[in-house]
Amino acid sequence: MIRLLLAEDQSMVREALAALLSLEDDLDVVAQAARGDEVVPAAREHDVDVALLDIEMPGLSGLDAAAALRTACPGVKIVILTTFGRPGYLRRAMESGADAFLVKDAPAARLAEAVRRVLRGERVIDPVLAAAALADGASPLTAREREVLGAAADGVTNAEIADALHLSQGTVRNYLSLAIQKTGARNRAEAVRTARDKGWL
Amino acid sequence: MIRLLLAEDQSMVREALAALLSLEDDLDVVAQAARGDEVVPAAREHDVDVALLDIEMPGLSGLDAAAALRTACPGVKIVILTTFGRPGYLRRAMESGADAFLVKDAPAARLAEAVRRVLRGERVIDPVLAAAALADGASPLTAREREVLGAAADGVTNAEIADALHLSQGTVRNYLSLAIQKTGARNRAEAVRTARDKGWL
DNA sequence: CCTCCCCCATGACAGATGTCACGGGGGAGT
DNA sequence: ACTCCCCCGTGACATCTGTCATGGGGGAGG
Repeated sequence: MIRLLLAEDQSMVREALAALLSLEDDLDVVAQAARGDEVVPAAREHDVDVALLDIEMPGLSGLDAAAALRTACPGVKIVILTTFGRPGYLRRAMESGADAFLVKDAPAARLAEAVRRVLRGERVIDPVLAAAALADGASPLTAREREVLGAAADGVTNAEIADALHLSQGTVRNYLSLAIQKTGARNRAEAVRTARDKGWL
Repeated sequence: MIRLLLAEDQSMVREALAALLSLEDDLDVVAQAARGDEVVPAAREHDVDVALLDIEMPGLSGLDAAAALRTACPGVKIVILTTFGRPGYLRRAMESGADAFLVKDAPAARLAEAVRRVLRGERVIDPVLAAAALADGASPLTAREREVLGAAADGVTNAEIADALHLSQGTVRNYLSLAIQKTGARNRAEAVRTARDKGWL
């Protein structure tokens, strides 16, 4: 019997996935978590074989939870389950030591299949996403550029960014200009969007 | 036996919810839809009693699908199921003729309970959300203002909005200026954000 | 040592954005 | 008929944003 940990913040979705997985004869959901920081304690307590982690969770993101779990419980296999198939998410998931990466758009049968495959030592990754992740390459943004771009979301003004990061407004504009060029965007808003999509933030 | 239609774009979530609902003895998921525009045809074909509709769907939003279903099949009860508990969503759901409004954060048991209650003629609404919806009041935006503001997301330029809506750039700026004032924002980006939060888009 | 890159800043400039005043046209309600 | 309100447009203006040139300081590596 395969022992599963299921981490997902929306309880309706979490319980629904638990119901789905329980239909499989060889799977058993022995622990659930609604927050990222509950993952490691729950895994320790219930001695799980595989952890299914959503990315968007309060407390700690699924990616950070994966990294923490990898060091705390090296034997536990990790399956990342996410709404957004962003190449950067995939890259960071692999860097965090995940064994599988699934998007919620995929048919439900893939889930149980992925659990069994990671236990056989395989890695499960959507080939289309893998190609996109490799094609995008690593982030071209420097640390400061990323910081400034990240602070530029949702109509925050230059003066506010400058104030928050203790920079002059001119410097903020320079960094934003560079970030816009590197992302191939025409605005700060577009730059934020594509940087997020590629996982550069 | 209660016959259900389940509309949700993420197939893993959709199938998981179907598995969850099938655990109930008196419920039967007889139809599924992955797009908003599949809802009415599916409801017609399978003679359903209750439709569970996600809001964020391609093709047609769950709210628009609810309105279409209300006129096409007046006897079908409608349950809106959504990730975001925005007051404006609730208001528009009620205006579209929904019988219940649930957020995915709620425990899974609420779902089956809501289905049975709407069939008894009851309405199912989170009281906290209802209060927030009433407190916010109706949208102060006119139709055009809403349209222009909606097109202004993610760094779209004035010229592009004007082109898409067949307006002059000056008119676009005027509408955006009004929308910014009415939302209490300082930018188009902030205006889009708060309008979305309040469900005015 | 020299070179490269990153960090931070300033100044100048073009273009985009936000605000205001003003006007014409049309529908709805009184 | 009169009054609102919405629609759409123009012109003018101040401010914000994005780009470019330029330069000083500092760490890493050949």
